[in-house]
Amino acid sequence: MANAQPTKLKILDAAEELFAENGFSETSTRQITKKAEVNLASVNYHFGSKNELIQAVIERYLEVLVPNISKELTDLENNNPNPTLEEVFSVFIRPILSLNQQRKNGTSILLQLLGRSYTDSQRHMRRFFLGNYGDVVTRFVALVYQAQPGLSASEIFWRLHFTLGTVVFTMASSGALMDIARADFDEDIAIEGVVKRLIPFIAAGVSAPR
Amino acid sequence: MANAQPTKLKILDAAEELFAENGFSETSTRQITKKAEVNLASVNYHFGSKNELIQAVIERYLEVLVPNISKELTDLENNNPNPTLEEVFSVFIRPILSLNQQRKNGTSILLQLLGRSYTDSQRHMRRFFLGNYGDVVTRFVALVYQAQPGLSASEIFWRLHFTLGTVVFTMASSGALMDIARADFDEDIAIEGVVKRLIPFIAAGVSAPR
DNA sequence: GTAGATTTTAAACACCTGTTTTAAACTGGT
DNA sequence: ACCAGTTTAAAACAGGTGTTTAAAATCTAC
Repeated sequence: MANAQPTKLKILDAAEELFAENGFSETSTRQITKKAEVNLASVNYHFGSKNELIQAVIERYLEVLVPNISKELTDLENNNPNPTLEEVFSVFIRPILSLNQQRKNGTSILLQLLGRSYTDSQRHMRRFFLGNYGDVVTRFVALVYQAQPGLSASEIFWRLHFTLGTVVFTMASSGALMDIARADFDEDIAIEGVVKRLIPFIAAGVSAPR
Repeated sequence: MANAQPTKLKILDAAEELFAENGFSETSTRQITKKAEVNLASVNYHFGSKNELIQAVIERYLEVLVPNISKELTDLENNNPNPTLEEVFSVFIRPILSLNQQRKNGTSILLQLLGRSYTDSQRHMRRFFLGNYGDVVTRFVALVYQAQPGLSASEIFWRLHFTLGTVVFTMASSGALMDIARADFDEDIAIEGVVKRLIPFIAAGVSAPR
């Protein structure tokens, strides 16, 4: 069995960048293989099809992200008997920002991918996500309820989906938004700055009076 | 000049439905003309190109929506010297809901289109929007600032974009969300119910302490 | 060094894309 | 009834798509 990593990795790296920048169907296998400097046929050889490549690109991120979020949830569950909503939402901060350490612009790329895949096919994506990472979702919802016990299950459902929309949409266009903020307000913030502005917004929204 | 409306209208109706359902680049002119039961060449004859058709589909909505929002803003400006944030955001309620009267699922279609066009090409869409409807945006932002004078321009910018994400994402998937709510919580709410839950959420987010 | 499996390569495949062309069919006004 | 002007129609265009093929190159282990 020869070393199969180099080309496979080169394809994943090139594909994720093009997917995030231009979208899935706007990116052709020829663009990917050209950028990766590999042969056209190698996408189908290594991944089977373009669709399986898309899935592989997303899964490569989730495989490292979700366990990290799970660890943060465990920490909170064990060490903080009464976390605030902001503390609950903050479980995402470290895992998301640490993506930037293992891959340049990892945060922004992942969230653009998530945004694209979610608007491209919410149904498929939702099923995949709940199927593979359902327990993390459950534990997170339980913490939200604990921090805001006045909320009914249905209110939590709605407000967390509002939150999902806020995050996915914001992060998917975070690059453009940061550019505008730089131009219009002389405000040179990185992705951390966006996240730090986002958390109070969604915490206030989720805990809004009814 | 002969009556050019029928085919042009049939194309717009078919296109907007396919665009909202499957996305712009996933929808081909052949799908559109087949659904509209017109000749393939008529898209290019009547609109010039597929891109101009996309623009025409979106503009048809905005042309009726934005003037209605503008009227609501005028009402608020004239009759309510100190509106709350919730009252400011409520200027969207009537215009958006009235879309459902002139076109079945009009609300959901428009917001799916907005969501798609915004994530597909934020830059182009933003420029178009500000170029054509910039004064409505300005007046709305002024009312937000008046209701929440503590916020800086940059904070308003960020929080209104968070809000945009919440609204677009929620409305784009409102159909699926209402289905889930019905199945999981025996909660049969219509689009008005979603809007009424949305407003307190975004009002609380925009007025969050910093 | 050679045999066997794995990977890379160039070429072709079958199909779909947006758009253009050219001729035919309509239209309303005189 | 005829004649612009406008709209429709079928066909073709040039180029791009994901995928497959079959041969060449490379690698691994004996």
